[in-house]
Amino acid sequence: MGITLKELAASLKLSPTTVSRALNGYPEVNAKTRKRVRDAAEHANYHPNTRARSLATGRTHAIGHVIPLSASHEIVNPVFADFIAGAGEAYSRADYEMVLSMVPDAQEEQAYRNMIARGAVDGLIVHGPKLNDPRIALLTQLGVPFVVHGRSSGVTAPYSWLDINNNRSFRRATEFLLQLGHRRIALVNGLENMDFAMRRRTGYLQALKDAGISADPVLMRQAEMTEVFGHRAATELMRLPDPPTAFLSSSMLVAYGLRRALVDQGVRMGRDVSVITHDDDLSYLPNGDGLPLFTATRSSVRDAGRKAAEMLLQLIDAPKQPPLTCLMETTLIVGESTGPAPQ
Amino acid sequence: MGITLKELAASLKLSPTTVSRALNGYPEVNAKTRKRVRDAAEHANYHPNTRARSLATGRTHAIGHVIPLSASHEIVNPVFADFIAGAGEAYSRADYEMVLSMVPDAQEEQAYRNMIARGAVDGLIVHGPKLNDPRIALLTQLGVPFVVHGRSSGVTAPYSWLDINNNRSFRRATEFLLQLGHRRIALVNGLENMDFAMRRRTGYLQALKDAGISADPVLMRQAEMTEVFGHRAATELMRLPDPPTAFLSSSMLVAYGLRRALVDQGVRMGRDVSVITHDDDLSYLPNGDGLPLFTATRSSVRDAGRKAAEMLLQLIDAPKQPPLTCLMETTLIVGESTGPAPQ
DNA sequence: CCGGATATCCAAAGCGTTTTGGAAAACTGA
DNA sequence: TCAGTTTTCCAAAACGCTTTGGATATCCGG
Repeated sequence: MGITLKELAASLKLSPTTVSRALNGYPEVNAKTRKRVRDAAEHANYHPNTRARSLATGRTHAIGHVIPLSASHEIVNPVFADFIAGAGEAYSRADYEMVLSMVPDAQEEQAYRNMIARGAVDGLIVHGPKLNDPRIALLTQLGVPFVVHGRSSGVTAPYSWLDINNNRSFRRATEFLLQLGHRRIALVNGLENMDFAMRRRTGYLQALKDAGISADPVLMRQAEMTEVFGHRAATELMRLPDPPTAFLSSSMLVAYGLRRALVDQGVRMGRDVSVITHDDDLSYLPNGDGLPLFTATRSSVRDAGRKAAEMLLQLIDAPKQPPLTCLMETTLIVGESTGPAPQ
Repeated sequence: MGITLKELAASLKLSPTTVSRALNGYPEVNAKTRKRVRDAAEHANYHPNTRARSLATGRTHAIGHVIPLSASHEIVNPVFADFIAGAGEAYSRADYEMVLSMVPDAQEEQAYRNMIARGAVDGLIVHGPKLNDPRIALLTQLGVPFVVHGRSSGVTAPYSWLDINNNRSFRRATEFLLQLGHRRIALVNGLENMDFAMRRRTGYLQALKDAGISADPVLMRQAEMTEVFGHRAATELMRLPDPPTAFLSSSMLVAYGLRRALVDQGVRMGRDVSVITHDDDLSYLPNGDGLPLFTATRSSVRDAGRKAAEMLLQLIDAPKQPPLTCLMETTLIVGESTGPAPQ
């Protein structure tokens, strides 16, 4: 396709060595020739062939993302688009490329093994960690730099991760509702084999316990986080003899569903029933226009992607350093969906 | 990382040539040795180094996706996750990998040029074509196989694309509403510099014209397709002295917003006001549980991704063939959001 | 048993880079 | 001026694979 180094060198009447060094900023080349080379390269739109370069250097300048497709329904987690967008920023700044592979849970391990055995990537981002996730052990054993988006309860050996404080986040949200006088608070959660969902649940339970309220299993639901699930959960819960006065939701989409169900039941949100949702601050799911629609625990997943990528690049540059970790706090944003518990 | 061909060959007391041929299915190798080689490769988890291979063959076995970030708000189009998931299926079946790059509109051309000059990919998928999109000319000129997801009105030279019949889709939806007696139909569209949005508008206008109804500019809105936009649009439109009795929406999220606004206004959807939305059949945005919530023009964007990928692979295998095109019809699904126009 | 076809293997070149280990030229200071 | 640096360049090897062009061994019919 493009012009090759050898050709460029020939056209300049220089050796490939010199041209390579000139372009890569090595000192042993005259400032004047360097400029000459750079100009010529620019003019010919020369870009070194990635494959050849990585073969020579042993570094691929590529990061792998393996996105799990939820086994049951093959649902793509909608947060991943924004996460990727954030990570992509960091990569393009550092001149890395991103290779993506979406695989059903079952083939995940093979996907990782392949990527690494084929020398396709310098590092990996692990998405959607579950409790006790086996991928972490696999990757540490294989000795590849990686960063987990989230954590995996049960894995004791240290590893690099970036996560939001799901526990504290949902504890605070629950406390907020308790302070408003709510006593029956429902938790409409993601699948609790996912680590984040488990932590949110724990935070919720802790807050209840601290307030001396015993948790009611009937008020806790978990499923794939869709609008339809939110609607179904709220519909069922509101039909209980002793329905909740407040809901805690794990995603904006679920919260949409809650709201619709509440409307269906003729209940007014923020007055009769309160809702707090987690808000990943997705670009295409803004929480309201000016004032936030929902009271929410917010944390930008796009920022998370950017940060995780930066951590990984750092890890790749200095392979022997201990694991990096980053715990981000969410901000509790008060919107129109919460109010004092009805008497 | 992994074991190399030379090492594998040495351990088998064979030449690299023979091992390579054995694994790649060339005929000039004894069936018995082939089996021996294959077993050994399996056992050692040997995978040929992608970079080296592509350097030797000149084929990268990688497809590039350049996802535009909407310049104004850096919004990631939510359909892209599912599209990618579909494409990913096709790629992994064919042993291709997917390299992704998300760039703001302004740097897009450079992103394409770089990918190609660096020999990073064998082909490209073009996302989010605009009217008269310059990328198409660029890529044809560069001579790289590519498939456009969507089309670009104004580009006359032939190129490969896969699209849904946006025009007919919205024409039918409009006709459906007209048959129900609606006369004031609002169009809540995506940004109309996007090709798909323009075609939908055209379809809508044609149906109105065929029915002898003059279009009212006030009833046509366009913006980034978010829930908030849907809400704002419907709120404003319903406050008109002569409000619409039906809405046509370009995405599920927008439709969510419409519904919320209608509820706010105390209007009942499917009874007082009808809504038809386009439904990309996103995995995380199912349109209702059993019965569809919204009457919708549905077309799975995941299928589109799979199909587009297959087309591209075909194009790569036989480079000199004429462009491929694929026009998919949407299905009009009747849900609970439409009904006869109120008298 | 022998010349020619066929089956089976291998050495070496090449893909486009980077990098090692000099060589030649230009510059030092005494 | 001249030995010793320093600057500036280059030839060649290497990365891990595929592929070309044989070489050797085995088989065949007559």
